[in-house]
Amino acid sequence: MTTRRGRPPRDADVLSRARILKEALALVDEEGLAAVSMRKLARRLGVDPMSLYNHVDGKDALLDGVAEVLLAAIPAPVPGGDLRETMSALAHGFRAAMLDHPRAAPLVLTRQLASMTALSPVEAVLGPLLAAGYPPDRAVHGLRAVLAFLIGTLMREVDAAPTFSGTGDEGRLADLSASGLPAVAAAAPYLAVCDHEAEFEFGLGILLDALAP
Amino acid sequence: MTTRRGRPPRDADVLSRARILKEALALVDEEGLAAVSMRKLARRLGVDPMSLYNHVDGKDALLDGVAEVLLAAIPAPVPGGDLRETMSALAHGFRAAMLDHPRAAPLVLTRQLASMTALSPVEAVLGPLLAAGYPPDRAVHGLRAVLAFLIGTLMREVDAAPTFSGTGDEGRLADLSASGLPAVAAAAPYLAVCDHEAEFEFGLGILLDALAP
DNA sequence: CTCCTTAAATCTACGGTGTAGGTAATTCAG
DNA sequence: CTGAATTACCTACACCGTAGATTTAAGGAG
Repeated sequence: MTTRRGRPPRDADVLSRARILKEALALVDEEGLAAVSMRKLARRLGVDPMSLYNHVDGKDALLDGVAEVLLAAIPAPVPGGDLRETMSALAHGFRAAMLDHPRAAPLVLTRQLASMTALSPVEAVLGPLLAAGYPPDRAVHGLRAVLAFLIGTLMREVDAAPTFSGTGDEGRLADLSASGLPAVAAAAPYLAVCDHEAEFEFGLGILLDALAP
Repeated sequence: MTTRRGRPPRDADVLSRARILKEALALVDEEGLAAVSMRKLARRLGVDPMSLYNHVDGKDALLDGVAEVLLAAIPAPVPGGDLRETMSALAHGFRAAMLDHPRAAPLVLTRQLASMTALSPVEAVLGPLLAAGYPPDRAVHGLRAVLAFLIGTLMREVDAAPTFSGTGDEGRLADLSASGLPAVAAAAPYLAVCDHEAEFEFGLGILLDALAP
């Protein structure tokens, strides 16, 4: 174990991992995930594309980094609260963080992250569950069930069509009636409109009722 | 409204939408989603890349098509069964279909599909729910809650690390103990191992208990 | 039959991508 | 000073999705 040798990073350096991740998130917010490229990101930073590789391991690792930035925005719940409140607060915090950056959210929802930032919310849920007397295996099951619901809900919420205009609906509805899907046709008005907020509360309520009554 | 004119597709044509989608699914199964390219797919079919565009609208539409192929593999439930059995059978059928093609499953789980193939399972769930007296809005809420759980669970299940070998675990565990995440450390054995089957049944059970007791 | 419309398959070419490999400048530990 | 380390830049390569034009062949309309 020797001391570090050679040139350390200096303050005058143009780039830093943090600056790159921040600009990448802005790029995703503005133009969407598909529009992200190392070259475009470098252009925005006024820098040669290859310079990014001094701070980031490649495009995939860059996007992992952006995902972690999003995760880090989830507020830690107050430590003393009761079980249900804690889980509910975390779920709402998670949702709010994703909805703040809907176009980047798939990065979090799609990848399984192993970093410490990802583990911190896990700790915040697991702690109260264990303290409430849950056996560890049940606690993990419950945590994963809620997380699965959150991920699934947010995936729909996040890349939903911007607005479901009424135009053309009648034609589609006529198609439905004629297509041998009577239940779909009957519920079509409710299928067409998505009250994300209400559906989030509905599903979360079911799960929390079962886990933390 | 005149009769169709000109050359119709002939049997001797090398390509067909179905053949393309089948080969694309095989390619995804073998090499993963990231490895799919129009050129490689064409090579496998012994055909010029641009020929694919006569049968498919572009790469994105191609992947939509593959997703529909996956969806179409979900068996329709028996029409007479009771509500809980119907929903459970559909959930299990959905899961089985995804696990048959784990590398392609994200295509279904990530995109929101508007095709008829996607609507058919919806009908199969919505019908019994409405018949059981659910008001349409509650029925849609319940359907979406279950679907969200399925999607979230399968996303984790499908791109989980192949096997969580014991090697190196001790080092990571030591890291955890020292990192101020006591609950994570305590539950680490259960976090490390994923009994997907059991967790699927656990979460699905909670939701079905609430919706179809 | 001939003509005309249409679809399948091919070819070329363009602008974009991620990143390997190499170079010059700078800063420090020894 | 010497040498390792780090940043930023540049060039170059292989690959990508697909627009556009061209050739070939199959019917139906006349």
